[in-house]
Amino acid sequence: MSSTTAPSRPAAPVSARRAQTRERLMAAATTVFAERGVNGASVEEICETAGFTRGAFYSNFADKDALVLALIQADVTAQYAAAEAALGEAECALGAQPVAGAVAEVLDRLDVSGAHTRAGVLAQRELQLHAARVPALHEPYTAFLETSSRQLCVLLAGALQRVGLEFTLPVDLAVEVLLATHARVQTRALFTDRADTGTLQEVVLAITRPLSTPRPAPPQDA
Amino acid sequence: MSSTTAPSRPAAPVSARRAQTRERLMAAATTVFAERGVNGASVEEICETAGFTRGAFYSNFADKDALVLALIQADVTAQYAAAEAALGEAECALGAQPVAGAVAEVLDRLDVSGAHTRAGVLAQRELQLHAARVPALHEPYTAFLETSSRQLCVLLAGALQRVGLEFTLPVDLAVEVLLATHARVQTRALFTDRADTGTLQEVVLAITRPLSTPRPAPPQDA
DNA sequence: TGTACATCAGTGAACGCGCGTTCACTGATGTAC
DNA sequence: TGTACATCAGTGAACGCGCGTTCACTGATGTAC
Repeated sequence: MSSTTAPSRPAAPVSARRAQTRERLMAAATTVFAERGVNGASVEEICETAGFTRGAFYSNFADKDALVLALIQADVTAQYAAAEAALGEAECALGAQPVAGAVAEVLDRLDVSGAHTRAGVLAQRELQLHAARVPALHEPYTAFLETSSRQLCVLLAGALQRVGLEFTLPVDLAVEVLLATHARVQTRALFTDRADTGTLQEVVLAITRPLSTPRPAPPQDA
Repeated sequence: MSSTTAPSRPAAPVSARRAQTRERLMAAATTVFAERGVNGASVEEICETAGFTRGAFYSNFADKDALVLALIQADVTAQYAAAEAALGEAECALGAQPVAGAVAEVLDRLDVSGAHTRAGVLAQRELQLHAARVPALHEPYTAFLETSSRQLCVLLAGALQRVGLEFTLPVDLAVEVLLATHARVQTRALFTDRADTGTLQEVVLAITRPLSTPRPAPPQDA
């Protein structure tokens, strides 16, 4: 584990079997990272967990760094996808349930890849901290954070309005607060393991009010 | 690095020189942990940074785990002390400056031990994640989190009132939101390194309003 | 104040385990005729 | 469909480096007379 950057290969075509092995190794790595941390996890234990030998690992990844990089990229990609999905499904959710619960659900759906489980959260925090230590990963990570914030802005602002509500704060600030609170609730869950479903919903209720202007004026142009 | 728990010794009296060595080793460890992570940091590098040989390390700590434990405990202790101090000084701060800035300053003072620096934040996150992985550390850590939240509740509620303001949310929820936002701002700073001084203050302004009841009725009893 | 000795704090060489990484190999999968 | 061969995917033994930890030691600090 020494290299810091990894130039993207000329894209060799991968067999289905190979892709599956890669995936099993990555899933196993996520589990072991959660338990032992990125640096505390040995290639041996990752392979054992995945049901392979170490040779298989080095047949699929250049080295341990490459695995970590792949995991971070996969994580970011998955979260993008989840944001999209949440954006699609949230419409229904915001109709059927009380608003606070629906918003909480949307936020939960935003962090996928098993971030609902304790191990998932731990693994994600490990990867995030690792990304913070590798300068080359800073830019993609911030880009990801900003994009998902903005997507959530659009989603929530629109959806709330359709239900006849609005934030008592500027939308982007409200989203900032919601994401922050969500993260804090997750962090506390790492230590107490009794789930806190209330706080986030309380915050949603507290920074939300019925629409003051019943229907905003349509845009002038178009 | 193997043991999980460390029974407290019968308290041998330590010389000043010894205490200083211990402190230098711990300070060095914080630096190296920030750079390489808890598991990625070698005893060798910690000692080198502190200007000692490895023998000195094992003369002061049973093993690497003991060092980590000591750092976590020191961190928690320091933060308690900082909360106290913030509580004392904040009174003045809340008089002299615009409120939002003062609150932000109080929050910043809450996380000491160099959490203002990038390395400090990184080290603290590393330690927190490590604590999350060691069950024996869960209870002290939650206790610490809860105590500091409560202290901040008392502090902010009182201080705001004295300035003629109140939160638009229940106090404990407001504190939750502020601490969460503060953490999020710190996290983003790990990736962008251009400081964000505005967000936290905006949130303070957004969830604060002039006192509606000019002077609350004194408690019925006593 | 000066000397003799005891204790303490840190040195640095040594040890051996476990880890990341390599590589010659074998069995499985795919292809050509 | 059956056979011969080529490529691919994963095996598992081997290597050597670096790490955590130990320990016999030395110089510094403190104490008694």
